[in-house]
Amino acid sequence: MPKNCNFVDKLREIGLRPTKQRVKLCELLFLREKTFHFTINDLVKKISDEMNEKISLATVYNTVHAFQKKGYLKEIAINSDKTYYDTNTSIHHHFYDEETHELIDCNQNDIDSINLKKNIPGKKIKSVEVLIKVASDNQNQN
Amino acid sequence: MPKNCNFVDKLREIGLRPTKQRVKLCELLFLREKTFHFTINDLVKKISDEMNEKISLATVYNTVHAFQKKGYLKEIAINSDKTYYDTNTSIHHHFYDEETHELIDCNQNDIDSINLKKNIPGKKIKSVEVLIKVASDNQNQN
DNA sequence: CAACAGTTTAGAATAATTATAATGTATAAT
DNA sequence: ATTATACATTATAATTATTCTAAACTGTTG
Ligand SMILES: [Mn+2]
Ligand SMILES: [Mn+2]
Ligand SMILES: [Zn+2]
Ligand SMILES: [Zn+2]
Repeated sequence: MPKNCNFVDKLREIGLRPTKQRVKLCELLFLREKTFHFTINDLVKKISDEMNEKISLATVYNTVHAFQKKGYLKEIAINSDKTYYDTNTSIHHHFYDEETHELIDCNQNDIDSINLKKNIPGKKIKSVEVLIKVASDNQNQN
Repeated sequence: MPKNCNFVDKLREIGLRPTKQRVKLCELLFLREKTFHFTINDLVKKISDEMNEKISLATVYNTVHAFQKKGYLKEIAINSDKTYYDTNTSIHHHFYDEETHELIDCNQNDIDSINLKKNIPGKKIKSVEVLIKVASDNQNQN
């Protein structure tokens, strides 16, 4: 979702009614310099803290799912406790800080291209993504 | 956990009492040629289907967690719906079949070594793992 | 054989997510 | 503009995976 765009028009364009909840969420999610990685809870918290809004939990779920379906959010699997979402919907890699539980993008060009020597017969590769877990030196790996 | 080992002795050795539930689970998990990737539910199902046993769900969770803590099982993050476990506890890569939801190991030597050009200041790299999503050609990527 | 700590278990509790169904709103049709 | 309709929001209930609890049970030690 382009940062410099009219969310009302953009939403209509992609077939979603521009409700005030959706526009608010667009502003929160897409009006950013950098990629935003978040959980539903992060989002609900930001809505009440940063903006002074109240959007019901169900709507936050609905909207995130709608944006994901339209290709403007991507689900990132880090662990099974919570679902992480990413405003960077391209195939890319991540650093995951085991201490702060923070995700940081690592783009294709931050890694030498990955060359697979193995493949699965009859199957096509849909994505190749790297997860780099990091922590302070004095940290036992999970 | 070595395939050719006395699980009773082995369990005692690592500080876990060799209960019949734990020994049964060892047989189910570690008496295998190949790496085993599973969810708790897979395991519960196999216990009642393949073996004719009944181990309570709480015990399955307890035991899997105990084995994980001792370093004989590893948690694999694929999606946030279910937790996957792996009898291959080394740092390694995976193919994930989006259709069958099956995990297949891809060892270090199936991939050219990964060279990171980016790093996080003050943080140490704990692991670098690749997830390769695959599907039949006629499949829309998730 | 005690005695004790560790273990299993059914069931309750929790937490994330999804479903439901009533109310509200954007938009299309009149 | 008014009305009709499909789409959205919402509170709340339901579901699902997982963890907790506390009582009964079992392996180990002396
Ligand atoms: Mn977990
Ligand atoms: Mn999911
Ligand atoms: Zn990202
Ligand atoms: Zn594996």
